[in-house]
Amino acid sequence: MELPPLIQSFVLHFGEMGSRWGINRTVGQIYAMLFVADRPLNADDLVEKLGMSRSNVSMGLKELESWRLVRLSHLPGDRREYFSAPEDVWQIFMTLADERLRREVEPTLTTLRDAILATPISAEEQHAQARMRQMHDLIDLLTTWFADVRKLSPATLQQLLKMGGAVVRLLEIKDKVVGRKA
Amino acid sequence: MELPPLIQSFVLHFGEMGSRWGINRTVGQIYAMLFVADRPLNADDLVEKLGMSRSNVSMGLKELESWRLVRLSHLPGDRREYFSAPEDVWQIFMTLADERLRREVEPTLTTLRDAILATPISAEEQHAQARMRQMHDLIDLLTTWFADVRKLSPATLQQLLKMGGAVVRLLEIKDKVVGRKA
DNA sequence: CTGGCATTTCAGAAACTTCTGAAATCTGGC
DNA sequence: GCCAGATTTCAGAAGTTTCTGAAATGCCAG
Repeated sequence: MELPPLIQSFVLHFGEMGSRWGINRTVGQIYAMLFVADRPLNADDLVEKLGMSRSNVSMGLKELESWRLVRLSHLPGDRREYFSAPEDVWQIFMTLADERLRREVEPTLTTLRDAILATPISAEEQHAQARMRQMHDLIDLLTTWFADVRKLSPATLQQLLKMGGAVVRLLEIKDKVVGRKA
Repeated sequence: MELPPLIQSFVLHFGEMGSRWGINRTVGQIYAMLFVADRPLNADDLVEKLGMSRSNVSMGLKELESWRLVRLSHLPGDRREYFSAPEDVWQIFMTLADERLRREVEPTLTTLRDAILATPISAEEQHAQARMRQMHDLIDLLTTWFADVRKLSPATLQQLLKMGGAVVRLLEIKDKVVGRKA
């Protein structure tokens, strides 16, 4: 790997982070490289820059495609495929969140719902079911919230996030105006 | 493993999910078991319920302790340690989020900040640095927001989440009243 | 201080994942 | 339809993680 030190440390860091998640080290490195690159890269560019085998790069790119995290493009007069990360970091974040929800959260919600619908035989099962309901309700609340704010424009969302906990004051004011108890 | 089917499928599901994250399968199973159990369990209970070796349970419990996800207790006249998951699912969620931030997000922010402070030599590095700044700002916004709403009581937070994107309407109203443009 | 139970550590075995080079397949231009 | 270059697949090697039983350690009660 012959990269500018600044890029190298970023790439290596994402390799490590990737392997801490389910994603493997080389996939992390490939994405980090595409993310900082100032132009789309082809598979051979990645082989050269990251010093891994051609086939490894191929598999890594397929994995990233399955996450919908890369854009494909072509250069005129060049048959090779060129890969890049989306320009907009918000878009990357949202895609990542969507995929993780789909792969990790939704199956869990399904398992929980199935369990909640079953008829408990023992007191032990009854308690387990109550616990699963608590977990279900929490996850459901969080995902519903996310699906909802996900529709907002990045600008609006950003404004909202910047406010942080201060939105609560607005709620209090509203409740006062409407005449409910805070 | 001799568990009621309802509990068994939950435990197995969390085993699989665990291994999809960095957490390993047995750690996931142990936590799922503790979560649904109607009383604190000791290591031997877990060995029996989950059918894994004593030493494996011991390591799994240590791992969970390092995540601050288990409570320890004792029974009168029994020297063994008993483990349980906190009652409150919000608390579990917050602990999980805190630990993941500490282990995964903070090191990344540090790497990004260091890279942003360096002096870029080439145009390539300059572009990479700009990209890293975008990523940094996004992560920073999200974590700052989280740290802020994290302080709210679960009840307030719940109210806020239930509103979802509707809080934006409040913002618009406020902006109108204050006399700014929406 | 000691005996006995509880827990942790550890080294190696088993299982799993990642990585590679070589072969197979695909694809567009002639 | 064939060639050349591009990409994917694959089987096995290398590397990593997980899991275990056995031994070591810790710790309380008497």
